[in-house]
Amino acid sequence: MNAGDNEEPLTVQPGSQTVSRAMDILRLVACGQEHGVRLTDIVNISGLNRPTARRILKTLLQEQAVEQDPLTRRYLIGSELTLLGLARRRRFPLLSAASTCLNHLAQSIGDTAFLSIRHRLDSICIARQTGHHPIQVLSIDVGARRPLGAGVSGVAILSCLSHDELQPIIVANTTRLEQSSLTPERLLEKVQQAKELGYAYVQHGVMPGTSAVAVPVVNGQGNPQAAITITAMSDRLDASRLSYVVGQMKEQAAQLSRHAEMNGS
Amino acid sequence: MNAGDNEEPLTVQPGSQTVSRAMDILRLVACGQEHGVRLTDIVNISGLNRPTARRILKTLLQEQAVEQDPLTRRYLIGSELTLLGLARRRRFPLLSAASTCLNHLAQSIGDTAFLSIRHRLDSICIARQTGHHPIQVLSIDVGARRPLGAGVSGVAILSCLSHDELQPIIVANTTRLEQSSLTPERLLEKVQQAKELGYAYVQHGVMPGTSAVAVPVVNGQGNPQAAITITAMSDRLDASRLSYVVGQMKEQAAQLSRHAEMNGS
DNA sequence: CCATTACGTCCAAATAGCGGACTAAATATA
DNA sequence: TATATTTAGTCCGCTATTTGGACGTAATGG
Repeated sequence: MNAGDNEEPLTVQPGSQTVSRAMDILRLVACGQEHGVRLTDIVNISGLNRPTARRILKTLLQEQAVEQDPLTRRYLIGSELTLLGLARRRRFPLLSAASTCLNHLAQSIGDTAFLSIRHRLDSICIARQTGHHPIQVLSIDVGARRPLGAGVSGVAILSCLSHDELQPIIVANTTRLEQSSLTPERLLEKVQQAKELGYAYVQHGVMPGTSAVAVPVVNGQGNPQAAITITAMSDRLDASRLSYVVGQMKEQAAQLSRHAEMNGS
Repeated sequence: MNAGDNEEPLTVQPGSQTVSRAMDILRLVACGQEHGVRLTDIVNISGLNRPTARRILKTLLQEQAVEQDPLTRRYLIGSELTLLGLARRRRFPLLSAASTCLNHLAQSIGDTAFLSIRHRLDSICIARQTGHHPIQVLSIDVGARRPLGAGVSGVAILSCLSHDELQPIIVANTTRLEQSSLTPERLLEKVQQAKELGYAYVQHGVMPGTSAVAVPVVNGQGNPQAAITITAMSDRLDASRLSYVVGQMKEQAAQLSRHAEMNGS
């Protein structure tokens, strides 16, 4: 079979390999957000080899599912996917409830509040609300997709999982986490810490001088569905203020949890 | 970079057949909107045979690119596509300009204004603005995708194309147009009429007792990019009021055309 | 300027996908 | 309710499609 590829679960009728690979590629391209992703990165992370990745990308280009920046040759999510996504009636059930919560938080705390949902191996920001403080830390955009654990939201989500649930996720993401200079060991430490505290916190966030804190949103069964995150200038998330902020966040997360119960998944 | 030029099926190195087929299927599923699409319809319209379509759908289900209503077994666009679509930084350039225009129209006319863009063989509604009149006709949702010509917006868009450009589009859409009980001949008549009038009009719209009218939005080269549509109860779009409404619409369409020139495509 | 890395393509080999034919389930009709 | 018809889903041998090592070219950077 495949020498360098460990795709052991050869179920009898696995569907279409190529489509599956194309979706893998699309997810990686989506992680590139506005910067785009290089072919080499896709090859390295996906484990596909270049001609295969390239051939699939070529078709996705034809279909406008991805675009290619003619200058940098980087691949970006294309218009077709945005349009296909619009066709979905049932937006995210959490979202309507969440906007109220985010508003409340942004208002009471004054900084920027985010909602990120767990989607397979990623955490994806689906809503953002700025507060009244004159300096707002907008570290990520709506739509931003990162491997679970690469940001506080992901750590918060992971902190609700048992070790057995955690393991396969981290293994599957190992290559991608390297991009954020994260090893499985360091991530496990972070998750462990978040488990103990009940929230995930980084003093030095994505931008210098900023901090971030996230709390998980769980459903009735205790499965993490999402995370609420606050980003702010570090002096606004120091020891003295953190407990207040986290308290507010947990309150809203509990609100959302009640809504999450309605939703099956 | 001629968009509407000849893409003849080269068998030499066409990329990935399966991915292309998967995208075809996704587009069809997207047309199903909230109702979903049956496997049979996908088979009939796409020309794929059932095992092939089914196998691809199965993979798309695994990837959450589509969902299946367990009751009706119909296929719907899944959460993954919505999330992938969010990752696109550059939303539609027309959209920001358009919302101003739609607001203006909804205000001055009092009925619902839509913006639909042309995307390959489809017209897709990407914005909607309701007016102040107490009865609003919300015949289609944002995200609604129909073959060009199945609605007034599509007819308006087609009316800006030459016969040579028109022909292949209508041929490619023939099977799908049948679903709207439209033959190529009848569509050509409609387009011809719209060409003469400068707008597309249906006295009997999607819902009984409603009418709709659409004007095209063209770019600098005269290529149609989109259409502005107004839907209203029929008595509010009768002969006496129509010319006023169309006048207003054309004014806004011209505004948008200026913005469209900025955009390459 | 040359070394290094990344992009894109070719083509023989073979694997993943294709589709005719079938069964089961659901729906329409009698 | 019983029967016919339509639809969903699966099996499996054949081959068309995909695969991936190797190569040539363009971009980057030192």
